[in-house]
Amino acid sequence: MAKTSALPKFIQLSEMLMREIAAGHLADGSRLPPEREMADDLGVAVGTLRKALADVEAKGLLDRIQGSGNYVRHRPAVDSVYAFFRLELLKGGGLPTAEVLSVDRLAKPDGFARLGGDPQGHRIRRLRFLDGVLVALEEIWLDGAQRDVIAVSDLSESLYHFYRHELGLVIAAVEDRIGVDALPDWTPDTFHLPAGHTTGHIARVSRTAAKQPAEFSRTWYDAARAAYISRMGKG
Amino acid sequence: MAKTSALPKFIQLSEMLMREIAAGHLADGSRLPPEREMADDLGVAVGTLRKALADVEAKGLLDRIQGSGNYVRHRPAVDSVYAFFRLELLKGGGLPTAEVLSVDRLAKPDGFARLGGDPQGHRIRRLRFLDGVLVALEEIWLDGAQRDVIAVSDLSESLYHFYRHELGLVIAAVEDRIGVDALPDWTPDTFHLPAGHTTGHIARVSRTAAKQPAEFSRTWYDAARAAYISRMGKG
DNA sequence: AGGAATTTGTGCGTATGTATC
DNA sequence: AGATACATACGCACAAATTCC
Repeated sequence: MAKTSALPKFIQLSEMLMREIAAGHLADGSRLPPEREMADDLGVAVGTLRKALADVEAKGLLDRIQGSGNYVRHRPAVDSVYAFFRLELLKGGGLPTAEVLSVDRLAKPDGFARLGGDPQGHRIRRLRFLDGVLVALEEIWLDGAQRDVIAVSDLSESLYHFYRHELGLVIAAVEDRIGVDALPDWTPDTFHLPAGHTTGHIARVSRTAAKQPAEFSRTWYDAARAAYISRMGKG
Repeated sequence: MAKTSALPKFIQLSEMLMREIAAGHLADGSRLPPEREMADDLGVAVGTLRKALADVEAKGLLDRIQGSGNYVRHRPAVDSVYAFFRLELLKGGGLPTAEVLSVDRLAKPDGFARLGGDPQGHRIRRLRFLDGVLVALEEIWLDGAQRDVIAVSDLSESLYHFYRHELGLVIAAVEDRIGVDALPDWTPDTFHLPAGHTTGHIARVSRTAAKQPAEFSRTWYDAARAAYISRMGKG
């Protein structure tokens, strides 16, 4: 079987952890389980988990205290913006911010069928900044069946919080399509860039958010762990 | 024998490597030996060395390229200021800068005898900044026999370059004395702080630079390795 | 107060994957 | 295509800091 080379485990882990934190599943200041226990549950080595935790700490979303534990640290200014951070991870640092340009209910493009049953979807277009520098045009599709109307003002907070509190959904994974032909109609012209911005050196990123009902009856990371393991094929 | 708890090995290693780079022993773009070989020579595990190398890369002084090698990257703006960086390491990030306040030839204080044969020494006093914020008062003593007169203008460049090119010396290690009573005469008054600066929350750091003749006939890191191993007690 | 238990930090060695030459 | 070299991952042992009894 063809073995598609995925991202390193420790990055997948850190992304998952940051998603969980950004989504608000962990109260500010709450403590994570011991590293060995977590590593055991997730089916990875302690060292791998530790590398992921170090990443999360570097992003300022976690306090690691020797002899005590790993404590979640909510940072509103960042938290509201860390919805999609893979791009940020690739750049290695910088303060990410986002600006919602438009939200439209449209017929889904071809190839987006598996997203949901509804032939229509909500198309969210955002500008992504790192340290104030425009680095990406972002397009996200939500299944149309979730809601009839979404306004830009609905998305003033974190996209994750919107998913969580308004739609009752939790993001379990993110699928990237990066490239010029990710979406044929996606040009700077149709994107209506604010004056002063050009698209030189800017990647065009199309994202499809796979989703999953929010059912958390056990420990906070059980659902995330299940999704992770099913994706990884059991460590 | 009393076992003084030293800094972690990987930090000692990264400091040594950064000293070597800052001292100009490696040409810009030159490649380090393979990691296994270096780790073997230094008597440490590959993982430990890799952690140190990652630190140096994070400081921007090294490019690590998979399948190719570790390449030295001179960054003048930083390089001229990384002479003493332990304080910077403790703060974890930030752009360090320094400002030389004074250079005086004085009789050495008690306890500095082992520094050299001369009863007199050059006292260098600097202000250390991180991201423009004053974080330390620094005092460095050089043996008086090395030179008769040192002017502030001589130190406009990196202290390491001064040691290397003007005195023919190489810094092999740094001894720290941190505390209020490190030097009895060291008060904000006698230090002549520029207006607007106070000493609140500022550590007073006294440093004595142990030195070693510059003889490099073998590979670039042989001397540094010897000093490191003799200090560590053979890995 | 103090010692044991808990939990993270450091260090080592090894095997395997992946990019470069 | 083979060799070289860095990246990832695993597991273990011990140290250091904290917490708890």
